[in-house]
Formats: sequence, structure tokens, C-alpha cells
Amino acid sequence: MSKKSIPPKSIAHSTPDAMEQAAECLKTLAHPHRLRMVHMLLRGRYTVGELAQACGIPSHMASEHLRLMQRCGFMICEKEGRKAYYKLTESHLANLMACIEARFGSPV
Amino acid sequence: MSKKSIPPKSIAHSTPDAMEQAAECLKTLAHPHRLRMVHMLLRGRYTVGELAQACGIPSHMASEHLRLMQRCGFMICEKEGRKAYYKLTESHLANLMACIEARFGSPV
DNA sequence: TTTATATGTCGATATATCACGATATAAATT
DNA sequence: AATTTATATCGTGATATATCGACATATAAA
Repeated sequence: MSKKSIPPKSIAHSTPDAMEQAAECLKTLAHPHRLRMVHMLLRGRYTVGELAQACGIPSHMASEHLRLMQRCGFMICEKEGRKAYYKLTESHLANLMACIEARFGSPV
Repeated sequence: MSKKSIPPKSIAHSTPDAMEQAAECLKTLAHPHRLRMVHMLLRGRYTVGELAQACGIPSHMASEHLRLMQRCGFMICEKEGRKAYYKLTESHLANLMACIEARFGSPV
């Protein structure tokens, strides 16, 4: 989903694009486990298993969340042996999370 | 809506709360029309109809989006005659939108 | 009062998302 | 080779969300 077919328009309604892209990424971020993972990854490098444990979910589900966030360009995966480390690549996430935590507080 | 049946756990996994609340609000924000409305409301005071027109949607749908955002505490409604003006009340939205626009650009 | 305008609500439907079990792959261990 | 460990993928049912038409309300104008 989410084919950016770029605006056929130029009415006054302005470009939907910026807002649509933003909405898609925000939607991906807008999940408690994914927020927690980003929070952790801003502070270190973790494997799928470690992130899963911190969220209290099975690792195959963490894997799925990480895949979604990768798809948004938030992070990349670095494999080491049979482990997979995830690392943030989107610099704006730090600011964004700072705003979010300023409003809602950090997880423990 | 949204019964949080949350897993029966309370190990070291920390408070789910901050992240869950944040997720819920972010999810509400994560919609192209709602983002645009917030973007506009950061710069002025608009009626449902004006916001609807800017988004290119019927006003009864704008009304629904505004109701959701009100429920999150983003804004309040001020009625004047038969018009309804919406006004932001959540100060963190300015920062949050600034982050978002820094990453994705503003709508026209 | 009648009509038009602005907003809001309700119910139906289509689509998306979530959480899960089962299964798959791939590397390390035995 | 067989087993265990770590991750990833697939299919499914349950739930949530988005959008819409129809209708409701409330104010203003005629």
C-alpha cells in the first residue's frame, strides 16, 4: 500500500503529499511497542529478542514491528551470526520522541 | 472503544502507560486530513467548513475528524452562531508538527 | 413560519491493523 | 547430520478505522 502517486492536483487544496507521507510514518510509530522500541534504540543497539523481551511480546511479533519500521526508513537491520541488531537511521526520530516524551513522559 | 486487554504481565517490562497513551494520541494525529487541520489551526482559527474545504472533504467528515482530535485533548470547539470554530489547546502540538514538517515538509 | 446554512450523529460497509499459531530459514551447537 | 537458537514469514480471525449516505439539530435569513 501507499503508492505515492504524486498529486494530480494543484488546486488550492494543496499538496496532499507531505501530509500523507507524514501520516503513514506517524501511523507506523503510533503503537506502544514500536514507540518503546524506538525509545530503546535511541539509547542503544538491541537485538530482536531483547526488544521483544522489553515489550513483553514473542520475538516473532517484535520482528514484524521492526519490519514495519524499517519499511518507513526508521531503521536498518544488521545481522551478526544468528542475531539481528536494529539501528535507527532516521535522525528526526530523536526530536520527535523528545516531543512525545515531553508530553507523555518516558517509559520506565 | 479499544478495550485494553493487555497481557497479564508486570515483569521488568516497565510501565506500558506512557507509551500507550502516546500511541493513542499519535494514532489520532496520524491521518493526512487531521495533520492538515492541525497545521492550519496552529496558524489560525477556522470553522469546520473552512477546514473541510482545505482538505477537500465534506464538512460532516471534517466534523468527525475534529471530534476525534477533541477527544485526545488537542483542541476545543467554540460555537459562534451556526459556525463552530476550533482552537488548539495542546501546546506540544506546535513542537510535534515542527518536527514532522522538518522531516516531511509543509503542505502548501 | 418556512427555508437555507452549518454542524453533528447514526448505521452500514469496506478496508486496515493486530495478535497469534504454524511454519520457514539460517546460523550455531552437539 | 541432527538439534537448538534467533529471526522472519504466512495465513487467519478479531477488532479498529475510514468513509459514506441519511438523517438530526440548531441558528440565521427570507
